[in-house]
Order: sequence, then structure tokens, then C-alpha cells
Amino acid sequence: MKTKTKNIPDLSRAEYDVLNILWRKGRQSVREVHDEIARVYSWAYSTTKTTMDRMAQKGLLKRENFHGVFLYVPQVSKPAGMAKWVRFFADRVLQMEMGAVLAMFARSNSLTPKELAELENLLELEADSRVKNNKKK
Amino acid sequence: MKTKTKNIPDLSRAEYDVLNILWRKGRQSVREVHDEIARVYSWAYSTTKTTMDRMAQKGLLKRENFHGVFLYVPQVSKPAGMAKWVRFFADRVLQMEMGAVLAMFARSNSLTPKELAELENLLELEADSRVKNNKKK
DNA sequence: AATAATCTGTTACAATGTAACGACAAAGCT
DNA sequence: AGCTTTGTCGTTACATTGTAACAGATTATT
Repeated sequence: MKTKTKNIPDLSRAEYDVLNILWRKGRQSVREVHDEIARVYSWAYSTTKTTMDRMAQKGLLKRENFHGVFLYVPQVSKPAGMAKWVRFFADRVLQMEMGAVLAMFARSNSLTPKELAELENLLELEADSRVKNNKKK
Repeated sequence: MKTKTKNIPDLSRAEYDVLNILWRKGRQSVREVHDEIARVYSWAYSTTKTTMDRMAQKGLLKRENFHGVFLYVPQVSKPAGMAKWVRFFADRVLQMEMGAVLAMFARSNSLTPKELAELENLLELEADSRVKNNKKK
């Protein structure tokens, strides 16, 4: 298996955005990611670089040398990367049942059925481990 | 008007969570917020305190002395606080039309109709200012 | 070959996440 | 009325993240 699907650290907004590009495009150089991300954030090139390097250090990305330049490859799957954000949003922003939120993903075209299944799976697991903590009052 | 609805800085996850409690409960002491937030984050009391103090410094909360203890009151409205999160999530996680996302809020019970209207308003404004940037390609 | 444009590694500083610690005040004991 | 416990406050601290400049190495251009 290439990308991890569990036990990934929380992703910051910036990290999520970088991954989001990489999930769509596959391996990319800092320059390529930067040119795309700069349409949303007005980052300096070096900011994109630092962010991606730190992500590589943490194992979120793998850096491979391709004829002199480095290409970065995501090391976490899209559903895994999304899971925490989805839960946070469902719980604290929407305050909806997770089921209803997952139903939306089913209708949006952001995930393949396979990815959706993985996401459901991940969210279920975490839900379980939260039950007892929330039980008391 | 008491709470601000525009020009608020981006809220971090932690800040959003603190506000979320305050929106529901009204003014609360650090202790009260902490006891509730500690069910989700395993924070030390002092962490909750520091976070809330910094928020007060930034004007996100107002601190008022009530017979010795300090109570903290939110200074941003709920829709205003939610707006950036909603947009981020709709754009980059769900990758859905904002309309569809707003429809979900309409069905969830997390917002009053009035708040929903305010949220729509805020999201529209920002959408406008983004059109030109995204236009190219 | 000289110059320009990139890319990489290094360094830096501010904001945020996370928390301990000592001072002080309120509450409870003796 | 003292003394101890407990909780709040202000202060300080350190790691991570956001944001970026800069200098040297490498590649492309003229």
C-alpha cells in the first residue's frame, strides 16, 4: 500500500490545501503547487516551499529527486486526510448527523465511491472511540 | 450592535471551538468553558485560559470582571465566525456549490433563520470578491 | 563565457498550541 | 482568628505553524 489511511496527524488548513492539489495532480514540484495555490493564498514561493518541506519531514509527503528537481508525492490518502476536517465540520459547524453529511459527499463529485467508503469507514471508527467519553453527562 | 459581523480575523480551530461554546452559553468563565471543551480536547486548564486571554486581546472576546472572576463574552456573531469555515469546507473539502451547502444549514438546526440569512449574506459578499481572481483559467 | 532565472538549503520572526509555576484570594478547618 | 486547601490570575516558556528573505548551486539563455 502506498498512502497511509490511519494514524495521520491533524492537518492544518495549509497542509490540507497542499495535499488537495497533490491528490488531484499526483506528484508535483514546489513550483507547480505554488502556482496553483497562489491563486487562493497570496503566498511567496518560499512559503509554499517551506510548507511542503515540513510536510515531507513529517511524512505527509514523499520527496523524490527527479533529474535535479524534487517532486512531492502525497503519503496520505484523500479520505484519510479529509476525515478530521469532515468530523470537525459536521460536529461543530453544521451540528448535523454524520450520516447526513456523508450523504452530501455521495452527491458531490469530490469522491469516488471507493473513497467514500473509506471515508465512512474512518469516521465510524473514530465515532466509536468517542462514545464513552461523551457518555458522561 | 454588540457583536461584529465583518472584518474579523480568521479563526483557528481552537478559537472557533471556544466561540462555539460561548455562542451557546453566553458569557462564561474560563473554568466553565474549560470543563466543556476538555471533553473534546484534552487540554490543561491553563491552555484554555491562555487561548481565551489571547482571544480577548484580539477583540474576539470581551472580558468582564464579575465579582472577582472574569467572564468572557463573544464579540463576533455566530454567522460571521462560521463564514470562513463554511467557505473553506464547501470549496476545498466538499467541492460543492455554496448553495447546496447552505441548503444543508437550512435543514440542520444549528442556525436560526435570521442567522442563516446573515451567513448567506456574508458568503455572497466574499464570493463576489473572488470571481475575478478565479476567472483566469 | 557571462548573465539571467530557478531551485535548494538555511535562517528568521510572528502567531498559535500547549502548559507549568508562583502569587494571591476565597473557602473550609481547627 | 490562624492555617491549609483549592481555584483563579498573571507571567513565562517552549514547540509547531504561517510566512518569508537570502545566498549558494544549477540550469537555461544570449
